Amino acid sequence: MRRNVAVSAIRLIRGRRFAAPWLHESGILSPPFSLFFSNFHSDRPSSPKVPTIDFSRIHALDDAIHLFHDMLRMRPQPSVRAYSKLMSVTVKMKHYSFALYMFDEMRLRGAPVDEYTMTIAINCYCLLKRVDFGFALLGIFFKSGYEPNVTTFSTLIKGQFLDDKVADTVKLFKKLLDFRICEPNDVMILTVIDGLCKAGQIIAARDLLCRLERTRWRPNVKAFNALLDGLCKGGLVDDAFQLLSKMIHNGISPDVFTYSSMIQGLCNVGRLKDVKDLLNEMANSNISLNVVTFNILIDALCKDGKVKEAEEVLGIMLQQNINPDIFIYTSLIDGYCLRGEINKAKQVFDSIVDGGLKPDIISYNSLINGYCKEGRVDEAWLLFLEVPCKGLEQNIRTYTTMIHGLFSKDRFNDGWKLFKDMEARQVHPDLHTYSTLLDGLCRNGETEEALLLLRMIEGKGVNPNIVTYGALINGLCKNGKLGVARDLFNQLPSRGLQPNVQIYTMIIGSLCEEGFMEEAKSLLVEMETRGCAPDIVTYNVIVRSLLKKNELHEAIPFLEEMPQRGFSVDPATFSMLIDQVQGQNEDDFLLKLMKIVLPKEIVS
DNA sequence: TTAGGGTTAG
Repeated sequence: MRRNVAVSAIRLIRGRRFAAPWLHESGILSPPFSLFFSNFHSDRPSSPKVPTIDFSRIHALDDAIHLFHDMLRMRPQPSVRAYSKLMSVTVKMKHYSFALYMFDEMRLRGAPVDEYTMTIAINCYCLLKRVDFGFALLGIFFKSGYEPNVTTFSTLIKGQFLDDKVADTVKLFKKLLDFRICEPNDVMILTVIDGLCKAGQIIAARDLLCRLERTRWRPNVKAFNALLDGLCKGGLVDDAFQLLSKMIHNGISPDVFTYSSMIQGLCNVGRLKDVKDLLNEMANSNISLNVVTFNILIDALCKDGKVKEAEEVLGIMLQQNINPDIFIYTSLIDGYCLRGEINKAKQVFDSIVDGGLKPDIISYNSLINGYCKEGRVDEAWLLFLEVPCKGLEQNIRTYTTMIHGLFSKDRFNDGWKLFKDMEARQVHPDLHTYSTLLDGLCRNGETEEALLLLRMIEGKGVNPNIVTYGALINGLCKNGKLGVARDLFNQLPSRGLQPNVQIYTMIIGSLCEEGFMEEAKSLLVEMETRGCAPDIVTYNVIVRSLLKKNELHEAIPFLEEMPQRGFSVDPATFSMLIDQVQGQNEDDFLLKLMKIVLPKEIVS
């Protein structure tokens, strides 16, 4: 019964989603045996000898296909180990459905299979996100007289996590323990802890790890690292610190992975002082930084606009004979782009090849984004066109960045043409793409179309986020549709979203411009009570909106409040102020204004 | 011979 399930599962997969081009036998065109076999020509043909197969010569799917068909024709048959090895080499090349095809053929032709080949097959189903077929294969296990072992179950657990079946996985793990079906080992424990963390169940992972600590299956450093990484990624850095002391207290020495996760977590929340302490701790424990740790530091500095310091860290890394990888180059490119130093970014991009590496699609995307941000859209476009010439494929981010760049220069037709091209190439738009398109429509004054697009996005089951709504609210305000913008703004809580400071600022600015001062003031209070403090932009926008209407006196209370909040008047607001003040004849008023706007030392 | 942590982008 179970066998039938498994066989039909395989047929189903073969017949449907993974229709394979290798289903023909290798014929006269296949390479000679000697390509893969090192001692095929035996001295004594009368006593057939199983040749040694050189798996290191398999570099592509074609090699595996030819070798497999050669192996099937061999007499005597190669060992089950040889077949397992070929399957696992194929899996490493990520050709899961071919590995499954081999397994299927082996069984049909009576080639040997054992628990290893079956576990590899299960792994393939798991990696193809068909853990259900993996479970179905357990039937073949029992039918063949084999018992699934701890590796088989670990594989299935990983498969369930990949398939988002978190609750089922917890049940399975508990069952394995309760019924003593197998002893969990380090890999299984790590798989469960890591899977729970990646599924966002960090507290459950921590509870499990604590419970396991009191058993004979004590988690090792890797399991602790997985949990610690989960805590850091979830922003729970202080809990991670507690866990770190606990593991040290329990005699588990942290390693470079432990510290890398901690440093990443601290960088994410801007606790650079603690990063320094940890780096000292690493030095004291004789734990060297690796290329990833360096990248975390370099990336954090670049994101903070401190590219010079990032270059210094790079220098230390080079002194330690660690070569930069593509991640480090990309961090530096982003860092320079963020500062608007696009030519420096291009220099870093060009130096990737000098480092013996090739730019990947992410480094292209970063540079394309940099050129677009600087308004140098034509240069971005040339890079965009270069991508396929380098054997790479433009992905959703490449397209969205480029479309955004074109829209920002009001090249709406080109942007839409590119969007159509993207769809034709089966690159599927995501929320960022939709937000970009919405923003583009609004910039072009097509707010009706933007609202239609929003409905279409919602209809597709994609949940617009606050950025999407922000683009639309901004567009509506700028196109004089404050009423519609406010309706949308008021609907945000019912859609599970809280307006951010930018959205409040847009609405408040528009209310000021339209003369709804009381409403603007009450929204200003509201945002503060909701824990969304107005910022320097909010105040500048309010002042400018009032100045646009020549309401200088209305603006004064806001101008007076700005220094108290540590905000200054930005250049655009300042020049508007100067224009308005020229018409005033009241000396006292002017002095008052100067006291607000200019630094104290200049006024005195 | 099977299963195993961390880093990149609007």
